[in-house]
Amino acid sequence: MPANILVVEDEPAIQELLALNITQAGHNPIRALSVEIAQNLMRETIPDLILLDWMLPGMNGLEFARKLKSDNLTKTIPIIMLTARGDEYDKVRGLEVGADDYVTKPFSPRELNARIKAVLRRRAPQMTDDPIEINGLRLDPTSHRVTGHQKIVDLGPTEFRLLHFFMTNAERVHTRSQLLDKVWGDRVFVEDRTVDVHIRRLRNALAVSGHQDLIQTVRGSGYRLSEQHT
Amino acid sequence: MPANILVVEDEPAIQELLALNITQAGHNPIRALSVEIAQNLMRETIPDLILLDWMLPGMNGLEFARKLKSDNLTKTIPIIMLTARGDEYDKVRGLEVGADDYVTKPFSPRELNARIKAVLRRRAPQMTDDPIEINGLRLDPTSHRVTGHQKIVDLGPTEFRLLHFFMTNAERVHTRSQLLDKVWGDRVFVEDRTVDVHIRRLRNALAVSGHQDLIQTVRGSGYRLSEQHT
DNA sequence: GATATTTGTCACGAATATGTCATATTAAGG
DNA sequence: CCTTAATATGACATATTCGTGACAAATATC
Repeated sequence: MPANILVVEDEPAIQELLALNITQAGHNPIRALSVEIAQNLMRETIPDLILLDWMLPGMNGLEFARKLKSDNLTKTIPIIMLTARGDEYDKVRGLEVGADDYVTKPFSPRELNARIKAVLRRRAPQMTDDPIEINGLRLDPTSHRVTGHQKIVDLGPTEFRLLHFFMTNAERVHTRSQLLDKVWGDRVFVEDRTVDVHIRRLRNALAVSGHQDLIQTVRGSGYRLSEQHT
Repeated sequence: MPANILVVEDEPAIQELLALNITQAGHNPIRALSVEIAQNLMRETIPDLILLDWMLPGMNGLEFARKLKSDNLTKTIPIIMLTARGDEYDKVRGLEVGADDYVTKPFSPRELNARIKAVLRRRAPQMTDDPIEINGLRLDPTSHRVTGHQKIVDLGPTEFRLLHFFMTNAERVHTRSQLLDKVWGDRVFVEDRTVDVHIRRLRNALAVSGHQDLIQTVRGSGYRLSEQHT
C-alpha cells in the first residue's frame, strides 16, 4: 500500500534525495519547499506521513508541527523530523510537540526507509489498553467498560469493538468494508449492510448517556466518530 | 498509575530526551548520570523500571545490571537497556544478565514508550498477604478466611484462590485462559468452561453474605470483579 | 479404609448476540 | 417538487455464549 508522504524541505538537493528515496520505497512523495506551500498542498491531499525539516525559512518546523498536532483533523498524521546531527536541542523540542520519530542529517537512505516503514506500519493507531475519552464518553479496555456522564453504557461484544475502533480512529471516515476488516476481522464474509445495523445498535446504546450523535453518517462514504457537532 | 523510572545515562542531552518522553507518558523520571549516582538514589526510592545505558563511565551497565539481578531486593525490577545501533553483542550479553528488553539508539520515542508500557504492564499486581476488603467483603490471606457482613463465607481451595485473584485485580476483565494461567497455574490442561463452573460455585458461596453480584460476566470476554453495579 | 470434600467435565436449556431481510425514512440532484 | 439512491429501523431466525445440575474421579479427612 503506497502512501502519500509530504516532504517539507527547503534545500532542493536534499529534497530531491528524499523524494527519490521515497519513490524507490514504493511511496508517493509530495514536495513542499516551505511550510506555506505544505499547508496549501494539504488542502488537497491529507498525507499519510510528513517528513519535516526542522530548519526552515519563515514559519519553522517546530511551529508547523505544533499546529498540526493541535488540529483534530491532522493530529494523527505521524511526523518524522529531520535534524542536524547531534542537535539534541531540536530533538527535545520536537518531542515536546509530538513528533513521532527523527532522523539525523546526514541520513542514510536505509535508515530513512526503515523509519518510514516503521511509522507507516503503525499508521492505524494501535489499539492500546489506555482508557480513551472523547466528549465525555469514556472507554476503558481493561475493565471493558464504557461510561458517559456517570451512566454505564451497555454494549455487546461487537458494538464494543466497533466503538473502540471508532474512538482510537476518531475524526476519520471509515467505509463499511474498512470497518468489516478492522472490527470483524478480515476472514469473515458479511454483508456491508450489516454494519449499518450495528451502527444503529451502537447509537441506541449510546443514547443512555446522550452520545447518540457522536457517530455520524457520511453519505456515500461511511461513518465517522467526531466531537464536532455538525 | 504513574511509575518511577530510573534513567541511567551519562550524556545529558539524551538523558533530557528520555526524561521528557517519560514525563509525557505520564511517568516520573529519576535521573542519574552514572551508576554510582543511581545506586545512591535507589537507597531512597526503589524504581519500578530502570532505563540503563550500556556505555557508561566507571562501572558499566552490564555490571550494574548483573548486580541488580543478583540482589533479592532489586532482582524483580525490570530493566530496559539502551544499546548502540546494531551492537548485537551487547544485546546478547544484556539478555544474559536478565535485562527485560532493549532499545537501540537512536531510538524512536514511540518505540521507547511502547516498550516501557509493555514492560510495566507485565508488572502484575502482586498478591500480598495483606487483608483486602471490597464492598464489605473481606479476605484475609494469612488466616485463609473470607467474611462478609458478619457472615463467614465457606470456600474451597480453588474458589479461594480465584476470589483472591479477583480481589487483587479488581475492576478488570480476565479471560478464561488468563484465569487458568493465574489461578490454576500455567502448566495445567483444563477446559475453559471449567472456569464457568468455578465462577458459579464462587458466586453461590458468596450469596450467604449477599455478594453474589460482585463477580460479573462480560459476555464474549470473561469475568470481572467490580464494586459498581452493572 | 470408609467417608466427606473438592474438582473437572458434560449435557442441555436459557439468555443473549448476530446477520439478514423487508420496509420506512432521509438526503441529493435535477 | 419529484425521483432516486442511500441509510435507518424493526422484526426474526439463527448462532453463540453462559448458567446450571448432575456425576464420576480424585483428593483429603478422620
